[in-house]
Amino acid sequence: MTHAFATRLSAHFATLPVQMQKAARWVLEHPQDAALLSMREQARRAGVQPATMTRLAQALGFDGYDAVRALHAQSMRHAQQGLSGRAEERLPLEAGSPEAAARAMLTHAGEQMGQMTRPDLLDALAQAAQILGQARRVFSLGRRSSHAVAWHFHYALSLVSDRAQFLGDAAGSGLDPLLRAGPQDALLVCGVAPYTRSVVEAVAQAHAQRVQVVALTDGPLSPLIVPDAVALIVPTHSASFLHSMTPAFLIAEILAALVARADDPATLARLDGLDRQLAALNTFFHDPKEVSP
Amino acid sequence: MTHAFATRLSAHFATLPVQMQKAARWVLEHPQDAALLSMREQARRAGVQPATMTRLAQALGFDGYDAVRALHAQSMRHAQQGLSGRAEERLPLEAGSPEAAARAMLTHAGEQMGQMTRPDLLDALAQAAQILGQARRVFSLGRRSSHAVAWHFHYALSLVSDRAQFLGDAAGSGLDPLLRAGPQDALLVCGVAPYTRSVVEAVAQAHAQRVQVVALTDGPLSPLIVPDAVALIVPTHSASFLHSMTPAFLIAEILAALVARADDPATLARLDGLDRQLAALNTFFHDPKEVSP
DNA sequence: CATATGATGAAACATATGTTGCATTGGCCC
DNA sequence: GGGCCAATGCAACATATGTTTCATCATATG
Repeated sequence: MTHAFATRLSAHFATLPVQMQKAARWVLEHPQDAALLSMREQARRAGVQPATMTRLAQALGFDGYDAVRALHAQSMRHAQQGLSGRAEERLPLEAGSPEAAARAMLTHAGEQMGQMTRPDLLDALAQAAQILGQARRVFSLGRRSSHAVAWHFHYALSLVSDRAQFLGDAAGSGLDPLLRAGPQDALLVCGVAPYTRSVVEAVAQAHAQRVQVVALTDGPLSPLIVPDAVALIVPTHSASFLHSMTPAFLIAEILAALVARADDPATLARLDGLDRQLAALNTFFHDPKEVSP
Repeated sequence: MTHAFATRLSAHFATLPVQMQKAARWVLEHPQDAALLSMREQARRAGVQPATMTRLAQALGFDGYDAVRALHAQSMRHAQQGLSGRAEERLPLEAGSPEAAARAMLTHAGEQMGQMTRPDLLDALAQAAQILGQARRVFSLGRRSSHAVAWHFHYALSLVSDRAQFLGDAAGSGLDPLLRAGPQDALLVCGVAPYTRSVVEAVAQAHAQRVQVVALTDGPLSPLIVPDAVALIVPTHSASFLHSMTPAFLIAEILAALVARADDPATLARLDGLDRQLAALNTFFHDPKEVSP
């Protein structure tokens, strides 16, 4: 979607008059219509005068609105034939170029996503969601490359529940809350090889205290999978130098959503509305006044 | 193409006059042009009189040629969102079982990955990698749902370079390093709607100090995209209550890999070997002794 | 408060569009 | 070959389109 139009727009948007912003916003949200409909029809749907569309195009440095439409048309063409498969010819990339590498990693990630609809993973997810949903407190733990995953899960859960508690490493005492945990509590731990020792030990400790463990990890033989733990096993193989944590991240996100869903539908709906309202308000304004604190 | 056009055409084609057949054949072979171009332009390209196009449409039972074009336009819309396009409309929001919900979210994520092979994103990635690779210092910044993304990028980069510096919020002074930054430095900032005010302000500040900015965000109008910034725009639509950060996470991971690759191949190779050795050693042992500190 | 600057809406404009009427052509049957 | 009819090309038409102009309005500046 981000062709020259969006680029030029983002450079000028803040300084644009209100009506043009309105028009621009509509165009951004309806790239297909921008390609297929007449300018006047677009103006009608955007709730704007026809002249405004022309002025917008000119303000962005285009000859006229036809140029804008042509741009969207071209983009639509590319998008369609890009998806249908024979897109290789129009990207003559050198092997080893950054673009080629990026493309390879993206493709690889896409394939990994596809592999993750395994039934056992879905089962494990549902099981984990139930455990975490019923727990009195939900601890999250992850270090190094797994830190972001665990933290994100914690953050998502904390939006809808005050049962979430993150086990950081602040002043070396981050794991202390675990000492007071018991069978009513649950621990989501994320870790991949090479496993961080403190994490492995913490999980063992948790297990010893009969804390329910959900392990988001990279293989069935991971040391994080203690007896009775629910294991969420994700691929980590990557084309780059470090393991890909994206699959784990996705699973964490999904798990948080599942837990939240079961947690309190009312809270959830409210948060949903609020969030999207804020988003709608803020997305298209550069004015710092319009952002959330 | 399965529209009504082809159907009606095949029924009448044999009995059609030569000129109309010529026109019809062209339309069949250029469905995209049939949707995007004006009738007269299509007639021109097909080597046919404008009137012939109208007559063809009428001969097939359409009101006029606009109907034919509308048909192709609709088909093009569907094709684009059907293959792997904007999946927003058909999100199975509240699927019944957790398994179904999980599956829906996984599928959705997979489609999003597919969307991200857009040429402009690849370009932006390469551009961003170059900027970050040449910078004296690389700051990373992200709050709330974007925190994990920014942090993960920082962590990955810190594995291969000591130029990485994370702008946390420790004691309210996390942003201070930015005050001493300049044109030689670069900032990777991640943020999605609703944008956190302090982040927006920090980016503005960075830009004022001519720090090179790479913005990983959710739309071309994001306030994080300051002039001269490289914009990495990722989808954030999600089937769950909170925006999906997985695409952003993946891009961050890829970007880190690209930067690292350009940074120092030797260091990279060494780290790679070490990492995999450790992994091989540890993956299959539960013994805590075998894990890294 | 007066003024100037720019945004906005309405209308006018030239042009391109989709369509239709009409003349010409070309082929076919008697 | 003559007469007929569909097919084709051309031109005119009404309309819609993209653009520009101008008057009005809001707002900021002095």
